[in-house]
Amino acid sequence: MRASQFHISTLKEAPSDAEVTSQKLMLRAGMIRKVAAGIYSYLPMGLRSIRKVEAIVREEMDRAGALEITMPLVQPAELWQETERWDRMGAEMLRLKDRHERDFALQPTSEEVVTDIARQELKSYRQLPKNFYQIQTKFRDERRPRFGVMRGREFTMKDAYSFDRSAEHAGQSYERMYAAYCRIFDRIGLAYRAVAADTGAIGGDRSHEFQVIADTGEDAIVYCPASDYAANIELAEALPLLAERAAPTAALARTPTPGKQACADVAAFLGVPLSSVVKSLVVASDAPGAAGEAPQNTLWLLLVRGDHDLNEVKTGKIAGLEGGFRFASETEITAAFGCRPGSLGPVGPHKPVRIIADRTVANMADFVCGANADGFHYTGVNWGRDLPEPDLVADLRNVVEGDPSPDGRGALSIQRGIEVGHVFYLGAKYSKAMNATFLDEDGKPKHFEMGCYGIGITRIVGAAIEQNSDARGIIWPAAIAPFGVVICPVGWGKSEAVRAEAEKLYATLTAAGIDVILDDRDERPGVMFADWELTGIPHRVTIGERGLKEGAAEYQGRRDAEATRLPLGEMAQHVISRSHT
RNA sequence: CGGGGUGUAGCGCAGUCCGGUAGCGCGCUUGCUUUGGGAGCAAGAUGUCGGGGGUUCGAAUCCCUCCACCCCGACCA
Repeated sequence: MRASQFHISTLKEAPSDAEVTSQKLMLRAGMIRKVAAGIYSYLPMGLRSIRKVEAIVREEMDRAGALEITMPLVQPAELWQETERWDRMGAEMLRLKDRHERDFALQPTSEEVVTDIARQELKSYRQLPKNFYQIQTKFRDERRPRFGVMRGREFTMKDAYSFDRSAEHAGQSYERMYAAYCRIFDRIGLAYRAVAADTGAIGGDRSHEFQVIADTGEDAIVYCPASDYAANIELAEALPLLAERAAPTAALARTPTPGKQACADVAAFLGVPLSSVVKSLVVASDAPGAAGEAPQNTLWLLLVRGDHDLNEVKTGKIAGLEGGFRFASETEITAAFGCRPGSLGPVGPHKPVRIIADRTVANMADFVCGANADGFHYTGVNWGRDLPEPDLVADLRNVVEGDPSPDGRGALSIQRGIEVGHVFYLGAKYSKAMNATFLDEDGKPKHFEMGCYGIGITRIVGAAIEQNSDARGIIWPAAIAPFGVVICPVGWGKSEAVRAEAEKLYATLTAAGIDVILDDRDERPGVMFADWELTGIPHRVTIGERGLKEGAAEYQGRRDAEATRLPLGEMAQHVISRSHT
């Protein structure tokens, strides 16, 4: 490609509404342009990276035996009504009507359509297993799109769906996809982790997220450097930090803590470690009342240690809260406990509530908690002596750095991650809802065992930038750079020798299959260097009269601090060998 | 959806309080000079001042209303 024939539109300044690094750099490098909130056009420079990601994904999906199909972007309501997701999906699914007033949705995902295909096409166990995938536009009407392509409303996703005759076979399909995903992210060249993920309403233990490591990631991922344990913090099990409960040594005392509400403030005021304070949180579960009756609101008091945070996913799995819970309103709290949220505790006077203690809290002794009176806390609190044992002991908290690994092998570390892939065992949830069956060997109809597997194509491009950039711009992993090599001739317009050598190198590299762009715009060197550093091209060759006099040119990798001078005759081979590493 | 904010040239912004000929930097066009890290000089082009309505002799500026976008929060395969 010649720069004069391409479309290069770099910006010195990013639009003021761009927030995160990848968004600013993609806009500045002329990869994307915003059309509406969370909706972007991809310019040639951006599309080149997208296409490279797609090509790797497609190759590895094909290698893993998956078959590419395309499903419609606009999908009829009827299919979504079969699984009841037409009602459950809420506003995230963009709905529209055709000219006959029929309901449609823009696909946020495609389980319904693919299951419909399976029930029509797959009649016999002899046709199984099958894995259908597509690389398609998705639309999810996020309440708050942000971070450019990282959380857009319209985005490109590879979604695959496997159909198997049994749970055991489905497990094999799952493993095949897991392995394919590892190959994909290895090839793309990003630092990533596969982590165990929450399985939500479907349950089971087969769900993994592929997380690209980046400090700006929205997810917290937990891993154990001493073992292969890795999980999303939503799921990561927190073991009790106290093996057993110590005997009480302090007397219960009602202590004034004027104006102190947050645990850290109370601990500082009392001169005790934050880890001796118990944090009390009130949540409510709303069960629909009997016909004509008001809903039954049940309050729950959740206890975690002062230096720990509540894990809402774990909380949602507690019997009685699986149907959903919410944080209680201040009005509800005051009515039940007689004080404001900053002074709550399980000891002082309160209406009956279910008390659930985190595993660590359950083994604490001589602890501090609110006294259910504004401005007072209890100190020297002990289970069994000052209050009954909790109604339930459960894992309620997020793990923190240094916690023991659930597999008993070392201490946990935490990193931020960007979710770019997800493999998920679905079981027969959709095949049952849509009555999708095949005839098994015994001649009886059975529901397909399914799995679904997503990769956020556009998000990978953003995540690559979040993980790899510097003050000058993007630093692409070679596999997904818009171009592999750029040739910058200094004095293109006036030096025949420079032109000739640049053309020669361009021809040699092109013939070697290198994705090279020749900057024949006759720009000043500063402009060229700034543009290509911003654009993040991995390898740059500079050819100018100055070097040519001595038969030399310069090579500079995008991460190199300085250029390296090389004899002209060696340059092509140097670039080719670098391009293949 | 709740709270806050911003809409002025392709991009970044000033002007709005206090109504009176629409500005600056970058980018773009043309010419000359320059040529190894975002060149200099000169001459240009580009605006429904987010839309609609109102007040006024006169509105980017004041009032009403709608819209878009951004931030914070809650939500989430």
